[in-house]
Amino acid sequence: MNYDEAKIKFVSTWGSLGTLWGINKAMAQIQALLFISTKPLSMEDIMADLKISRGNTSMNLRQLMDWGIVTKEIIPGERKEYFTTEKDVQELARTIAKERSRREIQPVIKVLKEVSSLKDDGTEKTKELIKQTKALHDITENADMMINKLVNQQQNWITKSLLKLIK
Amino acid sequence: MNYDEAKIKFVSTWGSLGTLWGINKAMAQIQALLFISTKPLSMEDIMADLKISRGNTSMNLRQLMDWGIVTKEIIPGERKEYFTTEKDVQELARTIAKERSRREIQPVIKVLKEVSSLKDDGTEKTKELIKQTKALHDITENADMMINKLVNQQQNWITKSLLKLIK
DNA sequence: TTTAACTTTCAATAATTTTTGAAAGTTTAA
DNA sequence: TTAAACTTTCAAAAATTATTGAAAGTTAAA
Repeated sequence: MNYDEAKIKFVSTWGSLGTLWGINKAMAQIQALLFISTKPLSMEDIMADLKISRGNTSMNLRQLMDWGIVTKEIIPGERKEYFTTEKDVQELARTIAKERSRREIQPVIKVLKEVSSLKDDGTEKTKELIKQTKALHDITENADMMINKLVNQQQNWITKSLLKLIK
Repeated sequence: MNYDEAKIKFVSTWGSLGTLWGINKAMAQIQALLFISTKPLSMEDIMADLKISRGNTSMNLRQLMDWGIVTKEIIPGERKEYFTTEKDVQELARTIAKERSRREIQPVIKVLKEVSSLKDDGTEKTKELIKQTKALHDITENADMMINKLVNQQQNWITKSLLKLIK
């Protein structure tokens, strides 16, 4: 496997993983490309490399910026805009976890809380709905908290000690 | 909010969350429906409740069974097949985590390992590709292990002590 | 057996999501 | 200013994914 093959394999695999987890392929691939690039890339660079249109590139770069994992880089003397992604994998994970929590998990937790606060009318089906959504609420909130906490630590020491603890 | 409103809210919210995370809406909704049902449901029941076709119901039930979170229930004297989902939220989380890991994360870890084993030809871009995919490999493998470990414990004591530890 | 009750399959259709590309918008150098 | 270089927007098209429904398949009671 040479460099180009490896690069293509990585970028396309990352794109497929994205798709599987509800993230648009182009968005995942652009991020992957920036992640292994040694220098900031322009829109032209990205379009050429991934063979996608200008519009697609522009829209997905914007989304990545909204997520806080890509930033515009101004290169002095250059007219074009250049882009970079967070290079520290730990920080990247932190940001993604935080954003998915805020956008997707928190609203669900809110609904689960509402539903599980339904007044108990004494029927079995109501009792079951309350019980099960409460259980879901608790585990979701718990998992969300834990992921955010974990991802906020410096893995170095914490990972090792945690892994030891729960092994 | 009465029972029916609460039920609809829960089932449709769960469906939307599924979609956001790459799970087909009908599949998520069927699981949600079974999760709050006080008794096993037949295909007819599910079709009527979610207003979806027989084919759709059949295919998604099969997928849920493949995932190991729904099981066929044979009711003596009844010709129809009935279905139930795992009711214990802890066990449910364990199964889902295990399956997503096996189907989606492990293959990606394998590719990351391959790509990061690319022979260093001394160029900067190759060094960067190796470095970054190695970092991604390590964090992905680590996160995958941790989630599986965590989800395999009895939350009771472990959650509390872990939360205390990392707070 | 036969037949009725039920489930699965799958080609066709519908719905949704992604992508394109060209026009409109913006910025900066001259 | 003007105009060239560049970016954004968005309606239309393409691609993908989900859903339907009827025919084929299966099972079990009579």
